[in-house]
Amino acid sequence: MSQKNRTWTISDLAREFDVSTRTIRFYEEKGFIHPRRDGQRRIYSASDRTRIRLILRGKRIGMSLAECMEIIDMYTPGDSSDAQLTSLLARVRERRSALEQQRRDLEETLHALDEIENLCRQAQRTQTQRPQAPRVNASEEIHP
Amino acid sequence: MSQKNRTWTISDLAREFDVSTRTIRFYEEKGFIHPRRDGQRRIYSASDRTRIRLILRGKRIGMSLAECMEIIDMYTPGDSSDAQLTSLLARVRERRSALEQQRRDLEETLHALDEIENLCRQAQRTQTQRPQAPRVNASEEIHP
DNA sequence: ACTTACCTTTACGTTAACGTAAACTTGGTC
DNA sequence: GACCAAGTTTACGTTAACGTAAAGGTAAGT
Repeated sequence: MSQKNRTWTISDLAREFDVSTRTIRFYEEKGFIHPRRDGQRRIYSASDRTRIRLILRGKRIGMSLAECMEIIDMYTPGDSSDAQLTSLLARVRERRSALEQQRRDLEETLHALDEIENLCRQAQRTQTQRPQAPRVNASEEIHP
Repeated sequence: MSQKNRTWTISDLAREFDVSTRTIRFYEEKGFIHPRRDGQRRIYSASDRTRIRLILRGKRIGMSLAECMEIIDMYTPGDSSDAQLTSLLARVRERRSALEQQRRDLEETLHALDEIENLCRQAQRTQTQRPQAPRVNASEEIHP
């Protein structure tokens, strides 16, 4: 369970996640985390740390901070009414289908990289050996 | 092959891709596309259209316009020297590993949504039926 | 000739997500 | 007690990616 009661300083977390301390303070300023204080120094709990991790994961897949927080807040449907739960489930489904679209786009982009790599290797052969090697066909012409 | 010589107006493409005409002009302003003119009206070719499609696909997976263009430009290594081709291949590999990290983050986020959906359904049961249902365990506590 | 529907250029405005600088406090150490 | 590293607050600056308004051109339909 990785020490439930461990705490971190701001530069501990900044180093761990490779972000600036400004970034971490900014997330607090926006109300995304709520570290307690020792005097005026900030003390971060495991919960704060997890939230930062989730935010940064969201950012890596291109979500805005607001979208990250929307998902993180979904984790605590504790005192929701039935109507609220139903609309929450709807939002979950929306997000899921957006993410699935993103997965398709991601796979396509990875295939594009494959194609580019082939174009490169072919160009290398065309240069070192004799001209006119067989042409690899790029999915569509995009040459300006 | 979808009519190699077909052309489109700016609002054709704006409708098709669900963006504003301003957005399309902005991409031209930045040098990402180069529609020709009929008088002063812009005429878009299949190549322009493909580039817009690739840009928007890139944006959906969270890439900046600069990153989108980096990949699109990789598609035309026509007159590259051997050194350029080698560095291009290096950049391809960098991008690929970034995209693979993104794929992992995306899968994790999708699993998070599964978890949230379970929390919701459990909360719904707890409300309509008798109290104390078995607890689903969220991966880590993030409750403020 | 007038309206309607598109198109154009120019230019200033906006938002998110921090960066950066200034000026100050605090706990330890030489 | 001077100094240093690490922390703090406050506030202004920056960049990307368009939005939005102003002012106008053009071709087709009535």
